[in-house]
This record gives sequence, C-alpha cells and structure tokens, in this order.
Amino acid sequence: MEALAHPRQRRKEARPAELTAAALELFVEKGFAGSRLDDVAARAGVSKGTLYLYFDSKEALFKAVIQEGIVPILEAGAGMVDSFTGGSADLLRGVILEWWKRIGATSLAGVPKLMISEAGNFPELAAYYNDTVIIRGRELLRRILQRGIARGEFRAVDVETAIDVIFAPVLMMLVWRYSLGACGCGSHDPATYLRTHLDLALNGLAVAKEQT
Amino acid sequence: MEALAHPRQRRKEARPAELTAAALELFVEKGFAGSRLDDVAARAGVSKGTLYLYFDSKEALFKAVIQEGIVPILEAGAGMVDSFTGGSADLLRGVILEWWKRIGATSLAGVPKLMISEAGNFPELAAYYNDTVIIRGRELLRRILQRGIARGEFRAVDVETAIDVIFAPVLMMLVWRYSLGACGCGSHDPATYLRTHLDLALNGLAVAKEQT
Amino acid sequence: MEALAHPRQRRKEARPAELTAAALELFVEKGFAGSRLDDVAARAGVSKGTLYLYFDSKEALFKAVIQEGIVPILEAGAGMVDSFTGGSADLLRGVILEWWKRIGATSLAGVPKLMISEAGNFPELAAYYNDTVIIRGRELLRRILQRGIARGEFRAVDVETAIDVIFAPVLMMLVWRYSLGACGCGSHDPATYLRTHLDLALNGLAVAKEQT
Amino acid sequence: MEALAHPRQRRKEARPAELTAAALELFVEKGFAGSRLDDVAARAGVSKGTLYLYFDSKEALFKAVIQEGIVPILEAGAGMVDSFTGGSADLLRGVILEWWKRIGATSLAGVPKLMISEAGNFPELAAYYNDTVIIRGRELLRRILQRGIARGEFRAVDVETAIDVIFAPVLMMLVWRYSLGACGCGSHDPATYLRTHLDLALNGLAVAKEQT
DNA sequence: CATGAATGAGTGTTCATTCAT
DNA sequence: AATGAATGAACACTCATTCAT
Repeated sequence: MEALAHPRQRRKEARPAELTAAALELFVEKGFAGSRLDDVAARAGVSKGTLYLYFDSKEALFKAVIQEGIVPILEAGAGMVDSFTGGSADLLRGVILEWWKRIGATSLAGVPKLMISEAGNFPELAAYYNDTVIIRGRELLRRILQRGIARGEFRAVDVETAIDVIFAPVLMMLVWRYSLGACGCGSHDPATYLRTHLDLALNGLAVAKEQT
Repeated sequence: MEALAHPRQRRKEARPAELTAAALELFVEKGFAGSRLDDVAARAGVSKGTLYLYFDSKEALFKAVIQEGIVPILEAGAGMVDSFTGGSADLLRGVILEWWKRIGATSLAGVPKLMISEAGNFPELAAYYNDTVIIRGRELLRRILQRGIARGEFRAVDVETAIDVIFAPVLMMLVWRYSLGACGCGSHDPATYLRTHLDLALNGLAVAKEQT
Repeated sequence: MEALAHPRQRRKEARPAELTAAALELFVEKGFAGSRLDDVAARAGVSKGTLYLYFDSKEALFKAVIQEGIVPILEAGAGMVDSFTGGSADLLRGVILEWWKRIGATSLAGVPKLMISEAGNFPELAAYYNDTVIIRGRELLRRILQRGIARGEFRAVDVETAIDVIFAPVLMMLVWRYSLGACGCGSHDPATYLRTHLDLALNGLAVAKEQT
Repeated sequence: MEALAHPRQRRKEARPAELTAAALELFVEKGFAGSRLDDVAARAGVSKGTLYLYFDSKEALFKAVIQEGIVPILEAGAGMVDSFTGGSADLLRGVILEWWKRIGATSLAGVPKLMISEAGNFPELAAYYNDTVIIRGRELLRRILQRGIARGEFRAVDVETAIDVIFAPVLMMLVWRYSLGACGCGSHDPATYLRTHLDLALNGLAVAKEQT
C-alpha cells in the first residue's frame, strides 16, 4: 500500500540493498578484486557515482555485502535443537538438510566461498564473520553431537574436531560450486552428495552396527 | 666442483625453481591478483625483467607454480596404491596421511585455497588444474574405495560421491588454515583432526562392526 | 546560451576532436611509436585516463585521427568532379590545388608521411587507409584522366599508372616537408612547386601543342 | 684464396657488414622503433651482446646502416652525364633507368623510405644524408635539365623545382613499395610505371610537339 | 672475441575514487 | 539524490643496455 503510494521513497530506502545484492552476485562470480564497480553499478541499474553515496569505498561495500548476507544465515539455525525430541541422527540430518535448504539453495550460497577467498585480505571482517556465524554454527553442531553421545546414540568421538569434520563436506560442496565447479570440473548432484555424506557420517558416528 | 666452475650456469638452471618458490609464497599470501610481479621478483632476489626470461606472463608463472608443485606428488601417489597389499582401510589412511605429509605440511599447503579463490578468474588454469590434479586425485581415491568394496572391507557406498565426501574434510582443513583460520578463528591440530576424520570415515565405510 | 548552460556537455562533445587534434600534432611530430599517450593527453589538457574514455587504445586513437581528418575531405572532393563543366586540364589543376588548400596547407599535411611511416607496423590501419583514402583518391584522378582522354584533351596514356605518376610529386612534397625537409634540406615554395608540376604534367598530357 | 685460408679472420672483418645488413632488412621491414635488437642479432646469427661489440647503441647501428647504404648509392650516378653525347631526353631516361637498376631493384631499395621515416628522429643523420646523397643527386638532374634547355631540347622550365618534380614519382614508387604497398594496396609494375612517368615527363619537357 | 643472463626505466592500460553539474 | 566525466596511482610487460663468464 504505502509502497505503491510512495514508489520513489521506497526506492530510496531499498537502494543500499539493491546495491549490495548486485555486488554480492558479482563478488561471488568474479571475486572482490575481479569485480569492477562499473559493473556493480551497471547491474544495479545506477551510475558508478551513486555507489559512493551509499558506501565510502569498495571495501566498505564488501563489508556491507557480507554483513547483510550474514543476517539470514544466522536466522537459519536456531531453535530446532532445543525442541527436538527424536533420535540424534535424525536431528543432525534434519539440521544439515535445513541448512542446505536455507543457504545452499539460495543466493547466499556464494557467501562462504567469497568469505574464504577474501578472509586474508579482510581480517577484521573475517573475525566478525567468525564471531557471528562460525562460532554459532559450531555451537549448534556441538550440542547435537553432545546430545547424541549423552544419549548413547553416538560414539564418544572428539566432539570439537568432529564438528568441523562433519560440516566440511557440506561447506566444500558450496565452495566447489563457486570455484572449480564453475569451470567444467564435475560436481555432484547436491541431494546425492548430502545423502552419501550423511550416510557415511551417521554410520561413522553410530555406536553399534545394525544397518543404519 | 663443477658448480663452482659454472656458477652462472647453475644459477640459470636453478632460477625457475627459485622464482616459482617465491611466487608460490606470495600467491598464497596475497592471492594471484594481489601479488605484484615486482614483489615476486624482489622476493626471489632478482629484477622484474628476469621473471620474463623464464615465464611469458603472470598467468604462465601461476601455471608453473602449480605444475611444478603438485603434479609430481600425484604421480608419486599413484604407485603407492598399486603396490599396497594390506587392508583397504590402512591404504586409505596411508594415502591421506602421505598426502598430508607432502602437501599439507609443506609450503604447498596454500595451493588448494589459492586455486579455489582464483579458479573463477582463470578458467584456463582451472581446467588445467582439473585435468592434472583433480581428475588424477579422484582416480586415486576411486581405486581405493573400489578395492575396499571388492574385498568386502567397505560397504557398497556410492563411490563417485564418496570420493569427494571423504576428501572434503582434508581439503577443507587446508582451505580453512589459509582463510578464516589465519584470522584468529580457531583451527585444529592437524593430527587430531586427521585422526578424527579417519576414525569417522573408516567407521562409516566399515561393513561390520568389530573394532575398527 | 545553451553552451553556457551545459558547459560539461559541450566539453563532452568537443573532447574527441580536441584529443584527435592533439594526437595528430604529436603523431606528426614524433611518429606513432614515439608519441606517448601521456604527452597526447597533456597537450590536450587532460589526464591520460581521459583518453581511454573516448578511445579504446592507442591504435584506435590513430584510426580516429585519420578517419576524422581525411575522409570528409575526400567526400567533398568527389562532388567537384561531377559538376565541373570546363576543360579537363583546368579540372585537374583545380582538384590538385583544392587538395593542397585543404590538406597540404593545414595541419593534416603531416598525415601522408605519417601513414607511410607507420603502415608497416599497423597493417589493419593501412588497409583501412587504403580503403577509405587511397582507393577513393585514385578514383577521383581516374575520372579526370578518362574525361580528358574521352574529350580529346589528353593523350591516351596508361590511365591506371598515370594516376600515381601524376599524384606522386604532390604527395612527395608533403612527405619531404615532414621528413628530410624538416632537417635543413632545402625544400620548395609550394606555389612554385605545384605550378611547375602542373605545367609539366599538363604539358605532358596535352594532345597537341598550342600553348597549354 | 685467402678467404678460404682464414675463414675465421674473414668472419671477424665481415661481421659489422653482416650486422648492418641484417639491421637494414629489419629497419626497412619494421622501422627503427619497431625493430628489436634481439631480432637483428638473431637474423645475423649472433647474440645480442655481440652487437654491442661493434656498435655503441641502437642509434649508432642505425647510423652505420644508413651510411653504409649510402656509399653504393653515391657510386651509382656519376660520370654518365659528362660523357654522354646523345639527346638530353635519352640521357634523362638513361640516368633514371640506371638509378632504378642500381637502387630500386636491389636491397638498397628500402633506404629512401627508411630515411624518410626516421629523418625526424635523426636530424643529424638526415643532414648527412642530404649532404652526401640528395645534393649530389639533384646536381646530376640539374645538369641534365640545363643541358637540355641549353641545347633547345627542353622548355625553359624552373630547373630547381623541376628536378624534384621529375624525381618524385621514381622515389615515391620505392617509398610506396615499402609502406602501404606492402599492405595489400595495389602498386604498379615498375617497368610500366617508369615508362609512363618518362613518357609524361619527357613530353612535358619537350619544346615542340611532334609525337614523342 | 663472444655470450646470454640480468637489469630497470619506460609505457600502454585499468579502475577505484572524486566532484562539478 | 544522482550523474558520469575526469583523474592519477598502480601494474603488467618490453626492450635497450650492461657485464660476468
């Protein structure tokens, strides 16, 4: 309603988001250094000068892209673990598949590869990403693993390490898709890949063997 | 003796390796686009012009870095599989630990992250890397998994997918170390990480449960 | 009025001509290879980067210089031949003197020597010059000679060859002026030179002797 | 004999000439700026360093090329005029055809174009060329024209100007061959071209008309 | 005498950033 | 707010020149 009443006003407020959206696309495609601000502006349908009305520099734009991309990522994980009542294997499977649905299959999918590529050049931003995304994500998995071990469903693996070992293949699939996978190197069907990974991981975690 | 008699000559032959070594360091540190040829040359103790005596372009230098660093290792790896006579679990463990010793624990450790970061901007290089490294690496793992399944040691998993699922945590540990891990985010002790991974993976692959 | 209202705009439109004018001067002075884009830009009162707003490369700038300078003149020349009604000797004299007024006596005078010097290094440009300048220029002279022969004013000379023979002295005067003539070697007063050339050439073409 | 007895010795003395010969070819082909010393050396079958044993710089090499190319040019013209007893038209024709045989049809043919292209960059050399080649060449033609006028065979044209007017087409044919002519622009058969030129010129000079 | 590895100043080109309109 | 013309620092690459062997 109001939107339609004040389209120009709405546009003005939406601008930054439109710009970061365009920038995200390009950064994911070509990396930070490889993306020209001309192209970012063109993709957003504005002039190059306009970018500088909203962001002080290319670096500031990059930070905004990441920070904006993080919010939805964060919202994904929570709640599910506390309220879950079934088996821990199902919980782990559910959380990973949910993460996939909310990140891997959306426009945010390129963020991890982007962050990995640029972390070295933006340490401060990397720290921020670590604090707000990675630590919380690890916490989620930690609780699942600890729950499974406590309930006698999982073997007593080294939890801190297992967190990353188990998440690595999921992450790597995304990273691959936006790097070598984009260049003709074969990459897998996500569903098959996730199924195979969960099969192996849950079998690996399982305390006793009776056909997972 | 001869060396002292022909120091110029000896230098000539050693130069390419000195240059690629310097380039590897810098590429890993700052990425391909972020590395200036002036700096590469300076690090190798020569002038910028000298680089062009040995490499046609910055990209050719990059290619040489990969070629010289990774290819020989893969070739060495293939032989191991052929001659191994023990259990497939030990073979898988052995190959991965060997890979770690020769790449993960050396100055080549930064290459995977480097390739992932730059693949998008250098498709030709990515294709080359795919042909000479990835395809051969997958072949190595494929043979191990098929061997294990054929010998009744491993479950009949989806081999093509399992290859990548199993290698992803190893790869990701390196990627991590050179990206977010370098920025204060906790990363793991490699020995523990590899042990945990192999424990989970081999347990996941194992056909029957009787102490892996 | 409008000019003052949109000085930026006016500049934008005038820029390419300002740049090609500066480039023409410099190319004629120092040759193509010897002219630095920095100097071209400086002479036009802009920065080097500005050149690239209007021309894709140094070579494209060269092409624009030729295109803008010579082509319009040739187009103007064609009309003259069509509408002329007097004797062919007067037509030939008129066309050559007109060519002199519009090229030989202007800043374009250096172009023939420039093209001759650079043709070898820029085959594409040479082909372009051939198509747009030389072929059309020859056509002009061809029509005049054929007209004179058809009307019984000129002897039946080998037209195709005579075209170049007759134009050579005119061209050579310019070439000379911008090469050895510029270094203290005596060169001629253009008026005397052209008069002598036309006297000789028209006398040479004349079919019967009765005071040319 | 001696040559065969001391091939190495002969080589040593012949070196500079071999180098300038190679340089002449390249300079004519690509101009001074466009020729790389690497290529000159390669064409002469020596290393780049060797060039500097004989010539202090690229510029010095160029000067040697021109000066060496001039000696044979100078030798071409002389004597003929003094001893000639026939008609002046035949003398002019003879001298020009002789020049063509000795220069236009030899490896020296590229020198005029080269000198024209580079005169601006080597004024001192241009002056030298003027003094030793051009002035003497003009003197030759001057004497022929004056002879013809004195003997009542040629009209009383402006001799100083006519010299250049008459030689221009001959020169231009060579210049053309090494510039635009090399790039697909049509150029003429020398024999036809010279015949047409001499026909026109001698007819233009002729004092009375009775079918040349 | 001859080599060719090494140099480093120089130049075409790109692109983030600025600012007058 | 928005534009886009202009800037200039930065960098890949070239090549004449040097010099240790």
